[in-house]
Amino acid sequence: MDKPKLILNQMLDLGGIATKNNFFSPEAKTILGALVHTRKAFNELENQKLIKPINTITKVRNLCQEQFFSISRLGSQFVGRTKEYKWKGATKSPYNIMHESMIRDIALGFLRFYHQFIFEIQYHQSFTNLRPDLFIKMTHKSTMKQYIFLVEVERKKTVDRVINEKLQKYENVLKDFNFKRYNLNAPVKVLVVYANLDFNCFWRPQEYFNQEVRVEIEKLHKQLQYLSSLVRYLPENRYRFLSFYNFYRLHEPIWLTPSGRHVGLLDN
DNA sequence: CAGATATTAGAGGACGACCT
DNA sequence: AGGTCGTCCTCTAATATCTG
Repeated sequence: MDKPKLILNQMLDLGGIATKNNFFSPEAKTILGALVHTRKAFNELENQKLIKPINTITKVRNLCQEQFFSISRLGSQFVGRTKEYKWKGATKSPYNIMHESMIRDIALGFLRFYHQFIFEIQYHQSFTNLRPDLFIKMTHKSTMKQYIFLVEVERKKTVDRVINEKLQKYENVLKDFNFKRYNLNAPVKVLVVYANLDFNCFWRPQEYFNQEVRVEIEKLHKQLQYLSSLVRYLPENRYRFLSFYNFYRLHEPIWLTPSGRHVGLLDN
């Protein structure tokens, strides 16, 4: 699939909106290289009216990072997925750019690393009083094996109380949850992706060598260790934790379990 | 005017068609 | 099979433009 079509398809999978920064090239050596081709592709798509910028209420500083684009009706026709086009001309800026951007980073990570799966991704799915940021159901193309992930992207000052309460809420609901009633007929895992307020979630891996960034990564790493020490009472097979800076390699065995093991997403 | 961000030109790699 | 050529694609480096 050529690059513009791939971007359109993935953008639809991401709920119809994304930034250029979300679509950076992981293999590039520098941040400039990581974005140059994406810029070109986005500009072409915009010229052909296949995507359009979303008007923002306040002026954005860095266009690549903060300017969201939405796929157009024409764009969804172009890839033959008209039915999935939901962004009915709404041009309001996403309320929380950073959070929206992080969620797309995680979702796109799934799409990029698990080619052998068919995805169903929902952004506003709710189960009783649980509203995960991201609902991901993936089905293996040949074995038909299914996995379900409820993803919480948490950007909070400290890990302890807020996360603890949030997870407590999850566990209260899930401990005697009727999974079948909500069509959750596959193993369900809750993924918690944590960042603090100091970590600039627009940073790409190509910038991680900067001293400034390394300091923040180290802080995040320590905080996740601390978080890990607080969640040991949770069921081992239901929860997985990750620091946000690892978003670009979420297919590796880097997810922490409540007992502190490192596992891959599809492992138990 | 300086620093940040965007565009452009061209190097170089990947891949496939075709020939020997 | 192995070699070569051509095309396409993505990256880096240089240059241009924007912004405060």
